[in-house]
Amino acid sequence: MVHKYAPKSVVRRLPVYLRILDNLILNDVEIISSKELSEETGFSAEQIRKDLAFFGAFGTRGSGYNTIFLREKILKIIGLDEQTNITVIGAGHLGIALIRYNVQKNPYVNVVAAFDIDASLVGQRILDVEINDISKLKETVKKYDVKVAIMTVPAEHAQSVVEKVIESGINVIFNFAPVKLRVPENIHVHNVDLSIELQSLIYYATANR
Amino acid sequence: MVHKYAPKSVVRRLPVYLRILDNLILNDVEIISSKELSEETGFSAEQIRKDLAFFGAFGTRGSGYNTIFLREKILKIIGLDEQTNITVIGAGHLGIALIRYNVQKNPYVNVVAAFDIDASLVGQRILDVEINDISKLKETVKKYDVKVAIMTVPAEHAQSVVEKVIESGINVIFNFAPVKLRVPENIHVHNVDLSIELQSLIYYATANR
DNA sequence: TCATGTGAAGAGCTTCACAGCA
DNA sequence: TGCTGTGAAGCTCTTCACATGA
Repeated sequence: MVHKYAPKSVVRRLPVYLRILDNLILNDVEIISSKELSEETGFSAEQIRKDLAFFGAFGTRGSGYNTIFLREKILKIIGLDEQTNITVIGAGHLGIALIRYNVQKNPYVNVVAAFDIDASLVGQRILDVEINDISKLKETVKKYDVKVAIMTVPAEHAQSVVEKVIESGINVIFNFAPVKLRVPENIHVHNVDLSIELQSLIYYATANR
Repeated sequence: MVHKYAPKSVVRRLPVYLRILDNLILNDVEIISSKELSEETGFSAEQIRKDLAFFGAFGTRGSGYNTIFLREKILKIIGLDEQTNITVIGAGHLGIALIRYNVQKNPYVNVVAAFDIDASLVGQRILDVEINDISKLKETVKKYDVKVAIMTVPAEHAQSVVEKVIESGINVIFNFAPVKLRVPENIHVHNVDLSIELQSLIYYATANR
């Protein structure tokens, strides 16, 4: 287990290629050039070639990339070649939205359960995903080998929840709570703070610059 | 109207400083050093000083930054010194979550209305925010001088919706639909694609590297 | 003395330009 | 010929190291 990751910027773009390849394959397209991928993604063709070349020579000079072959390669690289079990912690509107979206539209993950502390939610189901009490988290993580936790809990509970998540054995966390989580170095936290992103956008809405 | 923006990376961090300053001021803290801000944010102290120094010399050597003064400066820089009117297009679970969060927790924006094409939603209210038919968009944008649209519509409708949004006069868009929107150069689109982000995270969950 | 403000160095990522190969 | 793969150059952002000034 050597920790040499690909550049973050590359990793972020891989699933974009994947989505396009899925569509192309659905439409029986067998070959795609970096130029065409560029048009679909908005990334430059050189960048796409560099991204893919980082992992190996997947294309054919003069023609392009075989869609099915490239898709398989990207799936392997990301680790999506087998379904990944995930869980959603916090079953508010955002949590529900994420459960629904991932169950219905994201074929690569499997939402095994949701968790909340609100007793009135416990026992309810969102599209077959049961909401459990947070005390059951560790048990579920062990049972299903859950790899990723999506946290959509209020800011004031986020630190105590993340500690439970780590204690359960999960080490990749997708956090929507608007706080800086304090976690050990080996835990990978990806923060999305929607109101921060909205506020920074407003910078570009102001006229006088 | 000169288009010379601050570095994107800096703009993204400004609202983070703002949130911490809001908290400090609430607790009657008057002075904060870049070192302390570093501990709160996880950004390096040098980076914080560089970020702030880009816009001027806001600190006092030997002591730090005055919280109230710095907050005012950042508000002015981002353009949050006056409330910004925004709208949410697509009133599914994600749209509702964003309306609720921004109404209740984001003091800097004002959600003037939501829009959807689903007739069964039109007329309903989420915390006083009325859901209207999308045909009323332009009228609302003009009436309230709406600056930002949050789009949480299904992928297949996103391109036609964004065209209506632009037509209405909005030029800053926060897009959650998982597609590349084709827009004129002067339109600022910020994409957040939650399933792409989740998929790229799984790269870091895979053990063998 | 202590923390800011800032040139210079460094790291990371993107674009350029073209060699290499089907 | 046409598109991939890739060193080199360029750009952006971060970190370093220290001069500056309350």
